Amino acid sequence: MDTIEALTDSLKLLSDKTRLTIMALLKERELCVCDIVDILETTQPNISQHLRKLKLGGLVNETRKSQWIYYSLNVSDKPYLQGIMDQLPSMKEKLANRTNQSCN
Amino acid sequence: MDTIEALTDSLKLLSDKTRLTIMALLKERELCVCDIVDILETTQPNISQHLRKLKLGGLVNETRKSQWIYYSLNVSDKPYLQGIMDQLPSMKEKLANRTNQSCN
DNA sequence: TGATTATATCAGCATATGATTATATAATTG
DNA sequence: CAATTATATAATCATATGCTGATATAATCA
Repeated sequence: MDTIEALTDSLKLLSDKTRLTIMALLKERELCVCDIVDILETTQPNISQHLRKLKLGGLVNETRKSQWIYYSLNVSDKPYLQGIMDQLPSMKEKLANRTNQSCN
Repeated sequence: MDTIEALTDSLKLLSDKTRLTIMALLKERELCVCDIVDILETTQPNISQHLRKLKLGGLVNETRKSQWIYYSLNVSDKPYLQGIMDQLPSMKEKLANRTNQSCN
């Protein structure tokens, strides 16, 4: 696949509000699926499917820790995305103001 | 509009193969619509509509020069896109190997 | 082992998006 | 002014995409 097509594939992954917000959240720290569901106030299948796309696109890693699956950023080998990652706003507040801390 | 939504809007514009190729072409030099139609071998309305989106998104400028409308990059004020713009492959060959030079 | 919790997958739906054909507008030129 | 060339817009269609509800899988724990 040529460079431009590969680039559009990466950019497609980032050009969705939910996925880009997930990337912003993971910039703070690794999170499990239920963390993200809780913070973004959407359904679990929705987040699961977005995470699958990000994983297939090589933008995130997953690690199982007993019953939880933690996702983390995997962008260090994509320097051309650095500018975008840097532009993402801080999600510290979102991570702090959790209502449902059931998931940890 | 919040930062993330603004960012996704920019990224949506770049996450289409035709539009990203147009951006790569314009990185070489400004071009008129018929240049781009000729190089990308698609229809004129198709290119026109992509250019309109890029213009509305503030990624390109247009200038009329008598009957031709020239488009040029307008990304210097978006440093977070620099990494992507740098990643675009050279289009020098595409610009040189024009079959139909009717449009100039 | 049965219940619970965390996550993934599937099917369906509604909307968004890119491409095409047809048509309109605008500038140029004979 | 009529014909031509360059570009834009509109209508339509097919496909892609995101979200939801239902269900499956996997791990934990009583």
